[in-house]
Amino acid sequence: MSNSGSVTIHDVARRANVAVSSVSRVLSNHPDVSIKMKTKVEAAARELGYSPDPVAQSLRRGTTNLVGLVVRDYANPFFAEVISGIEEVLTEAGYTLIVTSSGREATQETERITMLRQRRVDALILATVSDKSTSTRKAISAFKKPVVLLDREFPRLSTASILLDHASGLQAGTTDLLSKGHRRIALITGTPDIRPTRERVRGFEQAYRDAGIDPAEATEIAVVFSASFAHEKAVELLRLPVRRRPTAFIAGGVQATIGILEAMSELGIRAGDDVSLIVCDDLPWLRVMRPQISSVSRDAVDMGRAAADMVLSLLGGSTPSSVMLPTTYHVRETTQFAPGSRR
Amino acid sequence: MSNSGSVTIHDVARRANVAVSSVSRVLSNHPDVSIKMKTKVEAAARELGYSPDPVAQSLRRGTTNLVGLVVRDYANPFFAEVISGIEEVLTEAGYTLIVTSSGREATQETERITMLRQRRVDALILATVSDKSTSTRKAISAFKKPVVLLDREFPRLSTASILLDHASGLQAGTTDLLSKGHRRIALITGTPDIRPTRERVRGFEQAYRDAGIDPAEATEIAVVFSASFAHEKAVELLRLPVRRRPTAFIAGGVQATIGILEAMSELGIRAGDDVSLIVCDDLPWLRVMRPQISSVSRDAVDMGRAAADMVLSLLGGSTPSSVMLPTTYHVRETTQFAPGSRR
DNA sequence: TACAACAGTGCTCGGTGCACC
DNA sequence: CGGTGCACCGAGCACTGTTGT
Repeated sequence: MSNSGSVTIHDVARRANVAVSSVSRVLSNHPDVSIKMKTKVEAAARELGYSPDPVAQSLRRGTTNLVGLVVRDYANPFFAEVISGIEEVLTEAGYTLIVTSSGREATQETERITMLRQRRVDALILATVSDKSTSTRKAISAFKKPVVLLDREFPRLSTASILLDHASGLQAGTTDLLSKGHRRIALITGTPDIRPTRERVRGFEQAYRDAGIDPAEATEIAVVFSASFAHEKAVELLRLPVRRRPTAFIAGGVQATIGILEAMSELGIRAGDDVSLIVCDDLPWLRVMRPQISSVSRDAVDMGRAAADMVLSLLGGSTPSSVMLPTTYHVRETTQFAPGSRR
Repeated sequence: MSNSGSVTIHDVARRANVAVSSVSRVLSNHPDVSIKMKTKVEAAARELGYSPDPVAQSLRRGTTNLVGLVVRDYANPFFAEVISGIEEVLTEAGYTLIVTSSGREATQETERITMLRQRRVDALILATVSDKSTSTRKAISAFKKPVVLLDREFPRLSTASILLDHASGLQAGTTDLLSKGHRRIALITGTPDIRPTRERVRGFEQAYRDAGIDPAEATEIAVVFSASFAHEKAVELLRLPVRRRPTAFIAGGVQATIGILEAMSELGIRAGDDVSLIVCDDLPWLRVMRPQISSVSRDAVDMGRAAADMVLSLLGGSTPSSVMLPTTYHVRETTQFAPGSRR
């Protein structure tokens, strides 16, 4: 006895006084079934509350209708929204989502991917710890079914990916700062091991080049790759003598945002008045901040939907491709003219 | 290069020149196996890279090693932390987590629970839309396996639950406000259809009684059950004539917190100076706020762990029980003496 | 005879555990 | 005691046999 009170296809057949194979044919929409048979079987199934056992179906068909997701950790509220987008689309299509986190460790990440492969999930959606890890690369290529990457790129791997155009957004923001006279702009961001960081830096530097300024010369502080130490780093930078201190900050991520804001309030520095600020991601709680903070935003739920759509299309037989989603620069109150700059 | 996923127990048996059932016994640590057999089979399994198929195991055993979670929505960062706690414990125990959201609709919620039952998940963890819904109640009782509720109570249903002691925390906070001379305290919170709200109100009112004050008489504004309209409500209250305006606010939930803070900054009212404020949940971004906001906090990750532990213990045969987790009132800078009150 | 519509059989998926040697 | 054969779990599917028109 496996499931107490679970009704099988045999029970339905007995109830309807037909053969098991007939029930199977009705339920799988086989062409050679009379209307009479169809209604009879469907009635019996309904009366008994029958639903096919997904486990048995999986064993037979080799598919599970499960999709696995591996994120770095759930701390980032961004992923909560991505998950909600993914889950929305998958549920509607009859798929179910399994979530797992890697705890930002490549070894755990490969374990999780392997686990999901053994569980025979039909597809994988990944926001990997790094897109340079060889162990992750191996784990991905060992997974023979569809894989969709969230803002990651593993060259020469046949995966699809949902990419965000961080570069444009950051370029727009940086250009705005430069046009307002800022020259010492500190970009505090996470690890360059993942694409979002690299793209942000690229957009940042592109803005300098477009303005005819060499980023290496014009800024004393360019890029700081540190998320967990964003706070310490921001304090350090804000304590520099005024003539060397950055006149503007750009936070590339949630941790950087919190770190910078914390440093500013500790040192009694108001964003916008004393130092300009642009953050990435329009988080709900930013609305309560005054002055209102300029941001480069993206639609996380939409990204999740796009990833799930991609999964479904790959399962439908499409070949892997990339989708690029936009980011938008919102000018608010924290991008002001640099001190001493003519307005 | 042979597909390591498609290696079956038969392949191992053939490789080791033994019967399939012998392989099964070795791998499931049956006592009656010779050392010779054990080493031979294990060697063959290792050489072929064999790992048992969970789908086939599920069909035979009637268990899936899957645990389902249904939350109201992922928007609440609180749940992200809960999930991380659940996932951490379950993964270590060899279980896998399926997440689903009800979108705050009871009909969808029952659909999700039914879906998870059909998927043959071994246990359910639920943060239901309401704990008064009869359709949800039915869906839960139709699920014959372990169910753990997250801060919900369905009387006369044999479910376990992880409860938070919101009442004590809120009572402590309210008592602090009362002792500082506040009499018009506005508690803005979510729907009373779920336990957290009811417990918060209970703690709130208990503090009044303990102080010998009738809450109905002493406060013009007692409880506002509105989360999505927290902002509008806060604006409305803050615009009242000073003699009728609340001198303190308590936000019972994330949405209420954001709504109140937004209203305050719009109207140029500083928390702490003009109006005292206590919020629920110590969210990471509250750290960046100045003045620092007093809060009633709880450990979300710990709650997740407790829920997962409970699931494991129920699967181990324990009878359902309730676990109560504490909340703590943190006095910070936004609980000041009421205006006109002697200090 | 031809054919549609079904019944019935038997093997498959991969693994488990009992009866039996 | 150590090891093997075999009947399951629930559904899918191909194939043969049977019925009625």
